[in-house]
Amino acid sequence: MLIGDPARANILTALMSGKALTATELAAEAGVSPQTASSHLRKLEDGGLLRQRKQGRHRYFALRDEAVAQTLEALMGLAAHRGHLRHRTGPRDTALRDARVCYNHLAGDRGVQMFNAMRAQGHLCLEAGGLTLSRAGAGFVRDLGVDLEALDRSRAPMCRECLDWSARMSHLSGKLGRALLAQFCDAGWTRRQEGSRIVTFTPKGRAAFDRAFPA
Amino acid sequence: MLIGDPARANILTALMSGKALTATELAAEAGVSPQTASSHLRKLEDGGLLRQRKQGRHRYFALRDEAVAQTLEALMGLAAHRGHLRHRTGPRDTALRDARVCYNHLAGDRGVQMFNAMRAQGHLCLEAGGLTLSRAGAGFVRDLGVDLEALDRSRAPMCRECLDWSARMSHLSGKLGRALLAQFCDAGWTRRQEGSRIVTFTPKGRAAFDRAFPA
DNA sequence: TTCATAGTTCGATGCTAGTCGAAGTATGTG
DNA sequence: CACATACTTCGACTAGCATCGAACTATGAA
Repeated sequence: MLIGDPARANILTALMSGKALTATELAAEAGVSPQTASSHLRKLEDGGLLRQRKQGRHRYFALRDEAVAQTLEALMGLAAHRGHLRHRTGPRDTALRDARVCYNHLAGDRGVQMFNAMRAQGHLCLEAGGLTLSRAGAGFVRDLGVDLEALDRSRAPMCRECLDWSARMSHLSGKLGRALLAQFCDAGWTRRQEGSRIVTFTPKGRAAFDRAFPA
Repeated sequence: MLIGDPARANILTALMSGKALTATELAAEAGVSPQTASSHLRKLEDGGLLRQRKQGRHRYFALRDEAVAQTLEALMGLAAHRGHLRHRTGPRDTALRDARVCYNHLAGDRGVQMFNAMRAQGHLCLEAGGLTLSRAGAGFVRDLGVDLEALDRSRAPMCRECLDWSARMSHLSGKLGRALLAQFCDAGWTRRQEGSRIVTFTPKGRAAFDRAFPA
């Protein structure tokens, strides 16, 4: 079966953290060459254990669902040898990991925080194949100062899910993600560091952000 | 890993009935020669999946414990869900889905029905990381004829959640799950089919079961 | 004792499948 | 544009392992 091979076992173990990892990272993790890992990853995906997400030139792999994770957990329990510690992924620079610009929207831990809060509060809804702004969500972003009518004029997608490469969770992109970051800057919540992608929060901005998007 | 090989998978599947089988029987079940089976059985025992009991010139093999059975059940669930398991259609399959023995407790739709009813009636409580029998539940199972004091004497866990591969929901295992199935048989509610995992209900048993565990 | 059955170990064989080098595609960067 | 990076496919090599025949041990029956 699929789980038997040591390389695949390593890959699955690495993914037990719940994070999505790239093919190259998984190859290093499993101790095999990229092309070998590629072959394993395809088999695991065909076997229904993984799901894959393409983003730019990266391919992020994650366990397909909770049932797979649970079953693997049980298997790990049986196998006496426990998985070794995962090395930390993402940039060493903690500031970059905290908040940065991704194209032109907010990414990093703060981006993920915003995304999760908006989902939890019902402002963003994940419907069949697409992320949409709810009626309540429209009022919410208007209150934050976003000119929603201006956004409606362009045809570009309003909300998009973007996989965060440091947090390995989703954050918000699309027109709305872009407009929100612009609004944060206009309102003095955040400041861009020159010549870098780092976004720093002012003390007031940080407090206001946490109020609007409770973790 | 050990479970991967088809011959070994057949052996383990055969042992899911909870019965102990001899090496020769398992060879026939797996469709391999006795010497091949012997080699597999040794590996499975070394791997901690089986336990062996010598009796006369026979060697009886069984799954080592309930944890192994549960994990295998979960694995079969994944495989079945992804369609990688031989799909047997016909009455045998539906009977197996309805009620079967999982190691030594009741699984299938009826197992799930029992589990849900006991949760709904407050007989089973899901507390921090563990399933427990409530005070009311203790009275309930005593009324059904279970000798709870005898069960208390052993150290094995009383209640365990076991993921059902056909229903994809939980059913009850552990000492209590085992004792309940035994009680159903003693009371004439159910009957085991020889050489299979199917559990059939007598008409009276079915009615009594539905009264005790309303869907 | 002899015969039969249950199960094992040993050794040879053959095939599966994991592995990586080389080359190809796709995407981002300067 | 050229160049770098991420990842894939193709093909050949090879290690590992499942398989079974033959021979061995152990228990039981006559």
